[in-house]
Amino acid sequence: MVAHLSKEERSRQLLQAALECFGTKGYHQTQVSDIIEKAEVARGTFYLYFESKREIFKALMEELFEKVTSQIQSLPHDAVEKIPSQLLGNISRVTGLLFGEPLLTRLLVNEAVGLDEEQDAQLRNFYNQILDYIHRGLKQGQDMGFVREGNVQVMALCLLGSLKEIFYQSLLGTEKTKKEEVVQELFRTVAGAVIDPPKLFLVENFLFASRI
Amino acid sequence: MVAHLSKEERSRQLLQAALECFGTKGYHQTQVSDIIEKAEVARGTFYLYFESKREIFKALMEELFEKVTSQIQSLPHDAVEKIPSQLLGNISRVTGLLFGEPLLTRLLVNEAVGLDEEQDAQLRNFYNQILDYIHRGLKQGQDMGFVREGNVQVMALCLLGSLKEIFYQSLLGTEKTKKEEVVQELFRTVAGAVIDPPKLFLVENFLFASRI
Amino acid sequence: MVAHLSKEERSRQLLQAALECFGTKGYHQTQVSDIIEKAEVARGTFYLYFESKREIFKALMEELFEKVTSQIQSLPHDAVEKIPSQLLGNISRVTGLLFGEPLLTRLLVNEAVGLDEEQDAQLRNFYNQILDYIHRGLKQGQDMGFVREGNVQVMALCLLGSLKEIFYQSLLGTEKTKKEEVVQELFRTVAGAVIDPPKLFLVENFLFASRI
Amino acid sequence: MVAHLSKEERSRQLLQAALECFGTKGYHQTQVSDIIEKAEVARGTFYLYFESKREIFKALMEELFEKVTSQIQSLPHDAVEKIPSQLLGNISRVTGLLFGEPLLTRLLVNEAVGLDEEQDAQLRNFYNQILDYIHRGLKQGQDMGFVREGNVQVMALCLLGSLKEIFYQSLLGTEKTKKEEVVQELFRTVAGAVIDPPKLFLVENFLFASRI
DNA sequence: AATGAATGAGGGTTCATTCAT
DNA sequence: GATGAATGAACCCTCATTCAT
Repeated sequence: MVAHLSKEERSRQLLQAALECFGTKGYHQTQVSDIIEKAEVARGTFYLYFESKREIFKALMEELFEKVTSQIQSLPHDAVEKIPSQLLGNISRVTGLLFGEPLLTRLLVNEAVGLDEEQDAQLRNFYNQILDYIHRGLKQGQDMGFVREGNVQVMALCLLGSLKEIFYQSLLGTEKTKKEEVVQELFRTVAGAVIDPPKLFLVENFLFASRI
Repeated sequence: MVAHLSKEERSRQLLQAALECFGTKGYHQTQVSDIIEKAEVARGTFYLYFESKREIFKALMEELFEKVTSQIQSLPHDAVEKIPSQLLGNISRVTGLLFGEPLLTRLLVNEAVGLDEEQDAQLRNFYNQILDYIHRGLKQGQDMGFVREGNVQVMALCLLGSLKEIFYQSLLGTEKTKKEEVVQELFRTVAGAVIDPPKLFLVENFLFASRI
Repeated sequence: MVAHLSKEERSRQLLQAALECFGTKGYHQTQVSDIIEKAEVARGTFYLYFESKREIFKALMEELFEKVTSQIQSLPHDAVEKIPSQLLGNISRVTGLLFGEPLLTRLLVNEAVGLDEEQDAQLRNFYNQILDYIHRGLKQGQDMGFVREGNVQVMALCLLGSLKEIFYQSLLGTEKTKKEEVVQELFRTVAGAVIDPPKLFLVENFLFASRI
Repeated sequence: MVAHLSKEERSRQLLQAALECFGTKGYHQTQVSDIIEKAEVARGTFYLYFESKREIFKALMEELFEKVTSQIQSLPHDAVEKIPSQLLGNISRVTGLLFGEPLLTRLLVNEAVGLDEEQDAQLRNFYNQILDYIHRGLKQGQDMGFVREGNVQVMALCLLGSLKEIFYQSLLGTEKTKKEEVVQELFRTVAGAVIDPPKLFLVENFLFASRI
């Protein structure tokens, strides 16, 4: 028997336990028994806070989505010169978040996929928001003349895909490269992919200046 | 009851049915019952050909891996000028394959992930082969002086990620863009990301020349 | 939270809530949660007043048994001529009670049955009391010569069964007939069933006289 | 492990086991485990034949309804003189059936009631069919002039109620009276309740003649 | 007297796999 | 080769009851 906790605390405790289980063993390999054992709560208590195993996973995902999107600041509408730093900031923050939470990252790239219709839709929606953000950034860049011509949607997909793959591999442990290096190289690659070649030196200048 | 078939044919029939089920409903949502119903085969027959549900999925994945890797030709070791066409050819063939087999693609990006340890290892291995291929191509390009400097591993990840994302989105049906356009844009983005800027005009020339 | 009530009042409140739940949804479909919600009382409070869900149901049933049996006055031992009015009075009062309390009636005919050994015994006991009352009445009538000959037990069962069915159907809402008509017809049917034919005219006279 | 049976036999076996469990312990006290233990089958086998515990109960009830209604022959439209024997035949057959199957009878009167909405509706429907049969019989009798005047519906309810009560008590074991006696007395009571008094002697004659 | 978070035994259902025919 | 009835471990969820506050 466990001391009575506030609804908030107990919920957190369960979410934390669930995160550890899902993140370590995966959704299907995790049983409700695992979660309640880790949280040291009785079976019934679990269902007092979450309707089902599926539901606690969903809650976890929503929390993650919220965390990620809250790290992203919209690009400035006017000052071209601020865009690179803003972009770098966004990429850096998201990278920092995901590198710092490998379990959540594993959920995102490994477990949230192919679970069921609802989860797939939720995930799609999440990525679409990010795609949209990138898409708008690129469009703006084109208008401002420093993003090269071309199919913005494909560019956006490439950028998102690059990011996802970096995170995926990072959590596989294959890549031990530290965050700073990854962000720098990612930024350069991404810049090369979309920046109008004559303007690329601006990016290089910027990176040089922002180097710590 | 079905007419007696050769081992080979019956196996094909089951694989086909399994592909349709897994590709449509996903691994976990698919029951052995679904597969045998679609294949019009008795329950016991299934286990005559495959040891388990997991095993037929594995067989399917191996087939897919084989198909994809067989489309990739290694880059020429000498002639720099042949590399872009070779690369474009590889990307184009793989894209063609995956665009033509949405079910297999869905398996690859949606179902093969987070299944279990073994599957994750298999998938990791597959992607590592491709990463390796890209990695070597880039390294070669650097030596030959037309790939820009930088962390080749990160570049490779970005390229792979871009490809994966394109396929992922294409199967979501979000992107209706036809294969040719996708390949072209992908190639340009990828080129921009990794080619030494002064050499980029070569790529443009090449794309112009290869346009049908 | 509810203002502090006296033990008596709180108990009543819970019984009332329970009656509404059991009477509407049935015993098994009713959860303790339903009762405490309706009573606007905390979970623990419920168990302060009743030992269990089963116990509050039992209390309700005992109350009902008490109500019903209190409506029944024993037949006069001497004056034959008073018996019909007494009988009609009893039937009329019980009918009035049950028609006026559809929820209790539903409990009696629909939920009290097949619950468990104890409940079945309690119910059997209740009906046996009534059967006994009828049995004695008939016996007396035979002695007095105006109930026909025959197996008094079977007659008694028929009378009880007729009553029960009338109440059962009345609460199903199938029968909209108003109480007075039902009582009259019931009385006549019952009379025909058991009265010595030559004496039947007495009943008719009586009914005619008692008509309002 | 059990020998392979035909679908029909296995289904029968399960129904029989279920009948014994439900009839003895009641619906709620019976677990699926009880049924499969009695039938000596594995858990999964049960669900091969019946979708759920609820469903096998329903099947049992439907079988009972079928059995009962198949015992009832409709009354002759013309020959008045045949009606009593027909009626007595029907009552006798149904009584024989239910006296011979105490478990089914227990299901009918004790368990089928208050289970859930669907079951209640099914039961109501069954009784309505019987009520209808009685109602039509009485109406016909009135037209033919040997059923007394009065509210036919109430009469029908009384008849049905009488029957139900007889069966209910008979299965309680309170009444050890043998079938023949019960039927005779029931018939006489019922006759007295509804037959036009001057015609009653016909019934007595009939009963006398049919006495074995 | 009242609260409501915590408990955990209990029970129904699923579905991959086996095996007698 | 093929069949499909039978298996049973696995697992999720419910809900009456308890108890610390």
